[in-house]
Amino acid sequence: MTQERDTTPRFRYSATLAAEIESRWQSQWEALNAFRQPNPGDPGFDPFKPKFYCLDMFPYPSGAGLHVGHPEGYTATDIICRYRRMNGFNVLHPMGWDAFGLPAEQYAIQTGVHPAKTTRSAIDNFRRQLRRFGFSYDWSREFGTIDEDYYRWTQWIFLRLYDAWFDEQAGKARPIADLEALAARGDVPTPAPWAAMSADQRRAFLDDRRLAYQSEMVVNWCPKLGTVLANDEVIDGRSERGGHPVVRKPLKQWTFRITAYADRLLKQLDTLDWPASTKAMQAEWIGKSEGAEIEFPLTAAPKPAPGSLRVFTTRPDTIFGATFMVVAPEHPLVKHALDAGTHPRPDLLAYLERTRAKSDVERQEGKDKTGVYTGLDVVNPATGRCIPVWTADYVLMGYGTGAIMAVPAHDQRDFEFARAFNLPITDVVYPRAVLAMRHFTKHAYASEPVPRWRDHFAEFMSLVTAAGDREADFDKWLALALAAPAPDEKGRAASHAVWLETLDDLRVADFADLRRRFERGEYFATRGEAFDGPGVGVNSANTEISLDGLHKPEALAAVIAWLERTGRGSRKVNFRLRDWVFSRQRYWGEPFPVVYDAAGRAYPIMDSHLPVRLPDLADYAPVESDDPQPLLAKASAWVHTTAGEAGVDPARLPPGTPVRRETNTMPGSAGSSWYAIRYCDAKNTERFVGREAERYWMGPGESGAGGVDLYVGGSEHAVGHLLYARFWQNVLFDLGEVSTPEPFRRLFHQGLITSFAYQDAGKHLVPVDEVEEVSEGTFVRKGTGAPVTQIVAKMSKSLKNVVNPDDVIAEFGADTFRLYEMYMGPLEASKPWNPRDITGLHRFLQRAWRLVVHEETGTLKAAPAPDEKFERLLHRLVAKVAGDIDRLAFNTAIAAMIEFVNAGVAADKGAGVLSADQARRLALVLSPFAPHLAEELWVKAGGEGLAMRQPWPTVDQALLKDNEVEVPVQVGGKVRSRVMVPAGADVKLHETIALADAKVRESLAGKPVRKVIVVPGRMVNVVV
RNA sequence: GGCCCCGUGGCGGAAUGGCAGACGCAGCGGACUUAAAAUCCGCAGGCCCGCAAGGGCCGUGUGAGUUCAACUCUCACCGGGGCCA
Repeated sequence: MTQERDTTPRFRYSATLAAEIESRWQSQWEALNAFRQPNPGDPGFDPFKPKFYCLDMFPYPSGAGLHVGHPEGYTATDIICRYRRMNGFNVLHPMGWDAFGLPAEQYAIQTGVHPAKTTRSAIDNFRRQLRRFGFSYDWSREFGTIDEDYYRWTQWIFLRLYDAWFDEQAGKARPIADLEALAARGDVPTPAPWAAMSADQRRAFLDDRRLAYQSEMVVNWCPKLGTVLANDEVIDGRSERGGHPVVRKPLKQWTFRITAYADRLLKQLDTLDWPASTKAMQAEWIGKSEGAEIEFPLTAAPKPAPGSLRVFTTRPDTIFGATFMVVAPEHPLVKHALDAGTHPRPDLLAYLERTRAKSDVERQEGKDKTGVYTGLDVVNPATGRCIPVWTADYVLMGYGTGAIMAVPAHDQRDFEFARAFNLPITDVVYPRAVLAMRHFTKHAYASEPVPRWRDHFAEFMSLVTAAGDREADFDKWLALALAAPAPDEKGRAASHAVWLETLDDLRVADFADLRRRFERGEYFATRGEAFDGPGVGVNSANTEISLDGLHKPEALAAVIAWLERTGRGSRKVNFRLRDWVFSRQRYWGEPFPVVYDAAGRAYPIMDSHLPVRLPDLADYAPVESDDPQPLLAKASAWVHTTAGEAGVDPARLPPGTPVRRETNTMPGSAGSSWYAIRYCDAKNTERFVGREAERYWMGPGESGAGGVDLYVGGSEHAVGHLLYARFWQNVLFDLGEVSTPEPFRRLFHQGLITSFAYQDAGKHLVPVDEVEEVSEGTFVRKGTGAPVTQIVAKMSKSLKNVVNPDDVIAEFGADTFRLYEMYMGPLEASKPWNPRDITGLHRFLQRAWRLVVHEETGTLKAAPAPDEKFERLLHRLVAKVAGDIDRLAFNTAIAAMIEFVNAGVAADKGAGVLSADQARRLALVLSPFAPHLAEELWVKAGGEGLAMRQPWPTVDQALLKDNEVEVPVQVGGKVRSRVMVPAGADVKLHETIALADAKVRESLAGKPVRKVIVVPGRMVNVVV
């Protein structure tokens, strides 16, 4: 380093020079407001350009600063945006901060520093780092979710949801006032005539239908930590941190009726240009299932309980096989059973106690089936039999009705439960092969079976399974099988043997045993496994209905028709999606714009009094308590106020009325659910977004549909954020506040940047700084010399394999960093960070620089006239890079640039090979990728203005083609020669030239040519 | 267990069904240097034949299939990852 000055040319592109160039251009861009994108109506706005809204998922500004994963997606979108600007688009490319969140609050608890202070300094650091990359964000639109100007509107949107209900008939949200009017007119059913209802009854009616409503939800409350924990923070009934006991307690929480939108959120997925895997995940999460709700009458209903047990099932066609019922431990019927029991039920009580400590996840995972008989029975309406009601924790209250009809023969979990508690298992559906077996046992022998029954059986099964789909032919095959000679004389021995093995697997003792299994409907019980596939109904008939012989679709239709006809049940669509619990018992989130009167009635704050600001706290330590208490409850002066002070509409409550503020806060997903909308008009003080700006930026883009044109971020948000944001957007669309129902038209997930890590022989991870490479691909632990293996893992502090972008930029410059991340591989792939590779991209920029600039003088090195060969190469490069950017293939675009520059450098005798004009166009091609270097080259080559503002170079199609192309010639599928063919030659000419080639003739060695396949310009294949 | 994605040199990766391994890293050889670093030029999938020029065979996780032609399409299996159970 110290002698560098002596030997290195003064103007070599080094980290030092890159730093100088980069900071100079960053200042220029800032001074010229180069990234500013005016809105419609603003001075400088060009209404004749098409729009392109390109959004990055905004980051949570952590104290640790930017991670190398962040700039991956950000560089990709920056390239696209810069490229689009050069192609004449108005480009909206904003950045901001997802700034409410737990880490700042945790830090506040430990240190007493206000989370706002911590967060602001983290934001400043993030902004500094992002600017250092040269990303072309329109910083005039920047905001954080913690900004009063922003969360004021987050609260406003909450109030819109509070003020709305979902009209099933119209399939959309409407103002709650409409519902009130309908109810008053008697146009919607109400529990009593509206006029006869009290104010509180009316309020309850409306509150129950709002999109934002209060519900009692069971939470994991840790009294010692004074906080509510997420399911994954609870392990074996204790807190993950500290191991304190956790109890499950009901807590009143604000909840969004996202379930009302389940069907729309599912259907509209079809209209989105999203990765198929993400759509699949959302569809699965929404979990639409069609089936029926069925009432099972209780034989003796304990008094306050209803007279029947309602279940939801997707397989009503198996109702004849329902041999018992299972209800969730939280099901109201369990309580009734306890109250009504004549005997004390310590077993039941103990079971409920044990279940309470378990999370839903643990309950579902439980390998051993547990459960208790409730003492109650119901009648199966199909069979008329009395069947017992059990309670077991594998049934969850949150799904369906919290109760199931157990069909052990056709559901594996029910099967295992039946096995564990010795409950009956009855077959009601057979697939074709089993149906054939049953046919054999019924019809093979009139009296006694013959000794050769096993061979007959195997022969019959072979014939049936080899034949088509018709059960009607069973008799024919049976006759054939019984008449068949000994099977070893025939050619069917293989499949015959399989069926003999099947009999052994089933442990069938003799023919009578097999027949008995089918007579009793115990085939699956004895096979040891449930069958949940489609098949044909059996053992499913009563005096009113028969499903026997029906295939699944017909059986479903028939049984539902029967249930509806007899009033025993009805068709029902069920969703797995749950309503969205929106309350958090934290400090660092948006306060709810809601207060309560002494009776606990909720009142919204008027829009004019927003935002409701967070109070300061003396300290942020949670309070130990057995009662779930949000942290905000500590601010008692803030909590206790008056209706007038808080901003409740005086028409609803007199201003002097004492009220209590809501002490829960909103979750992190509140702010991120609508930030894409706010960027359109981030500084609007009148409205959450200006209508014209919203219509322009969120309006139809290239795809013809509305929404963000390209949204890039990690796939970890596949269901959470991406589903919530869609829900808010749909509601706002229904209420006429925005112009499009979907926020993100096209979505792309960048891959994870991983890092190499090392494992010792015992598979324990070894920190990176304790490993050295002794020879190529061989790694050992420093000091001990013990061999370790290289693996790929997530970057983490504990592995000491985290890379700080600041360090990389200091060593190579931002342009090199950008190129490296884009060159690592396909954007969507997860790929390991390999510091060794960075130098390759730095060397590329060095060569690009040297191709245009004298390293000794720093002045332009240009050929006096353009070289025709390089003109062609340049046109090809421009076309290739444009195509690759369009398909987000930045790695191959960069490879093409490297090839061009390598060719140029190789041809350079020191005086330059590109003309000034060619050098300028090279700078423009580079500019989306390495914008700082590109600006510098542009100016050196005599360009005026900013490179980033120039139009993308045009491509002359004629220059993309050569006069002659080399075409490989295959003989028998193997490449034997290459021939030169004039461009645009036809098939015949290809063939003639190929067959005339000496090497081809030699390979043919006189063999006759059967056929010649020609792909013009690509390939000739001579078939022999 | 179900569904989805991925397996290509020592490494990251490239290849509308049409020349597998572009491009980069590491490696090897050379230039420059007192020397090294940096930089530059060249070689480079494996095996075999040949002093060489050159040539042959094998090769995209494994096995089958479709095709004149398969990294690419189909099926089965093995291995890795993700989501849901």
